[in-house]
Amino acid sequence: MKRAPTIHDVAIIAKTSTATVSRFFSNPERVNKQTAARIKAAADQIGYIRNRAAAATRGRRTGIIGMVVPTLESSIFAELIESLTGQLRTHNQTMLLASNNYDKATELEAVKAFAEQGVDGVILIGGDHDPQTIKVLSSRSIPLLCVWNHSRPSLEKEDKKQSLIAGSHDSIGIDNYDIGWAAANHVIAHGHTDIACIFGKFEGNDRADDRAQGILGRLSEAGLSLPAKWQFHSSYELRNASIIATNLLGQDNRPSAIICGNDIIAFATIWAAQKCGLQVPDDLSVMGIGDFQGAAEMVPALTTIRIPARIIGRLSADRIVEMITQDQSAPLRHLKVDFEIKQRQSVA
Amino acid sequence: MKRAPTIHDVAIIAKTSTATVSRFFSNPERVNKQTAARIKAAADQIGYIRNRAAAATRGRRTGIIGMVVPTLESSIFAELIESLTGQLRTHNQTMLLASNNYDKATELEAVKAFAEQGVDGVILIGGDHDPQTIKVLSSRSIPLLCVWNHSRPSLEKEDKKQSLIAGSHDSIGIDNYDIGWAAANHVIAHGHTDIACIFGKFEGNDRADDRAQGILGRLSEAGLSLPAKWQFHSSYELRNASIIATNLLGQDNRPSAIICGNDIIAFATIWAAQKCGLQVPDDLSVMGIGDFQGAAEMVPALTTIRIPARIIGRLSADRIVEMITQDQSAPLRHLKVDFEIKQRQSVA
DNA sequence: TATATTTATGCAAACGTTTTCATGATTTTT
DNA sequence: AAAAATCATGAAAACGTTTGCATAAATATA
Repeated sequence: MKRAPTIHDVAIIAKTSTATVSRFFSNPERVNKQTAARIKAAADQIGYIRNRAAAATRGRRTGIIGMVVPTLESSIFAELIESLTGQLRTHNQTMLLASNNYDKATELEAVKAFAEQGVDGVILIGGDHDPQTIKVLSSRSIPLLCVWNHSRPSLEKEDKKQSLIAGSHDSIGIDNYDIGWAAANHVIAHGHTDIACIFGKFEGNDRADDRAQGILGRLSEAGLSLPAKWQFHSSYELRNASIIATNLLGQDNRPSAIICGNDIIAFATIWAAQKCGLQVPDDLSVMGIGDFQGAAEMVPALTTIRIPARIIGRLSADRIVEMITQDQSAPLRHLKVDFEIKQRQSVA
Repeated sequence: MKRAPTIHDVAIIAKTSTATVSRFFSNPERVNKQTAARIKAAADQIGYIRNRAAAATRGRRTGIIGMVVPTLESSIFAELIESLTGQLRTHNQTMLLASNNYDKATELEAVKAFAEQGVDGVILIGGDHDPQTIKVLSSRSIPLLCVWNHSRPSLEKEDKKQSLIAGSHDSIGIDNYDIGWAAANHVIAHGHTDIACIFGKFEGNDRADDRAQGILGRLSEAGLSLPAKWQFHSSYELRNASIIATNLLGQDNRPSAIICGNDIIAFATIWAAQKCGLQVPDDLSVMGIGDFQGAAEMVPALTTIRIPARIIGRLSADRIVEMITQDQSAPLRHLKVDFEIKQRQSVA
């Protein structure tokens, strides 16, 4: 066969009209039992599969959700995507995926491509986006859901607040300030006073910034200062983090604990310490954030904070279809999900 | 604005017809310079974005490639997907992604969903698929490209050969038999004779099977036997692999080397050894396959075989658009890409 | 039994594009 | 200068659906 069977072919075999066949697929309950059976038989017989592109021209939805993530590597977002796509499938939606390498311009490109494809909704990571991105979506009234971090409207950053209002998008995620605070708190509670930090890079990543603020906040509450030479920024690749950690540990006097912006950095730090012949946690404590793959199994097991990616994924999928199907004028919702400290072996 | 601007709106502002506007977007060279300028201005002014769903109804392609991977976690396929989507973007294509959890039925579901969306082509992992999957695609003449492992037509398995012929799909990837052979060879070359294996699970994964065959092949060439109690199968989660490795190392007499079906299993094995108080590689050598994230940085650094995911991704993207645009009757192509042994610290 | 309601269906218009064909304008060739 | 070839364009049909409207059949109500 060359040509895919159409609704018309089905209608002829089932001895009915295209209208009824169409109804059978979108509102089965509106068609008579017997007719339905004939249609089903006919469709199965010739292997009919609905053409959603055609359906989409006539006002129907495409059933596609577009999502752009900063990166697919390092498994940061893998869990999130996996649970999101899984849950989306229960709603008969599929996902168009792009990665933007922490770059806003690339994100805009991706979102434009999504618009071309007629996605029903878009999910982005974080709350920091190109105004154009927001505009493209809102001018087409394509719902936008920002996940991973909970937007805190109270934050001092003015531009952030603005883009929030302009885009008028929902959010689901964790509060990164709180998470940073909790990480620092955990380390301080273990009696450390000589604490260094390796933050994640800020650009294109408001999460890292919020976390840093939280960490610094808790530190200053405790009256602890963070010397400049114990303050680093790393990208999210192991190789880069390794270099920075090695650098830090090579200094004359070492901190007794290092707080890392995420688990990738924490992994690199632990390995760097091991290469320097240091025992973790005896000679050095390491605190992570994220609970990535391997954190629980490695030796020593990494003390970190679990970001509930699967839960965020599931909630996000449910929420975005809700946004798609519901009345446009529904109120914004910002859902904050809880995190959990995973006390393991790397902090003592 | 509620309604997205259409080609019609652009035509009116640019004082031309929809036909010309359409031509401007698909064949810019066929429209007069001045007219083109007017159209561009008009399009920019109202923020026109092409509606590909509508375009698709009239024979045009959707510009979507569908891909299904076994899993997104454990970063096995993250590199592949990342480079694939990146390269696809240069061809103005986007990617619809699904994961099937190593299950053929789920894969079929995903492919059906892809067909609904009118994807231009499909990329699947490996060569082992539900015949229905192949049929859905071929009956719509949607090109199928199987990546990651090179299909070896010479393989004894009859059903595999059949599905290959029936689906008549191209493939790009590595030869897993060779890779298994090389892994075993590397360990044997280091003088080991007491060798254990933790293979990956076979179901829904012809790669693991081929690798195992390669490993066993080299072992028997060397006249070495693999006792049943040193032969395990693990799923692709760290937790599961940990349990199995611990189990293996708890036996009365230990092997001097363990060959692992992939790096996840190798990570788990090294950590399990460390928990048992064993030194790697002094007390135990561990060989991985894959060169996943962290393999180079961990302590001890993992000796493994690099699967060139980025290269496969790039080649696959180029090939699938070639398949889409080219004459249908072009001959099948099976491209084999090379792997590389990464000699590091875990084998001695 | 007559009337009102509900249920099931088909006809035909609409969706936003692409593309074939025809036509007139321009350029090239003879 | 005429004929031929090329270029640029618009009108209208087509793509495979969904859906508003109308109608017929079946059921419920009076």
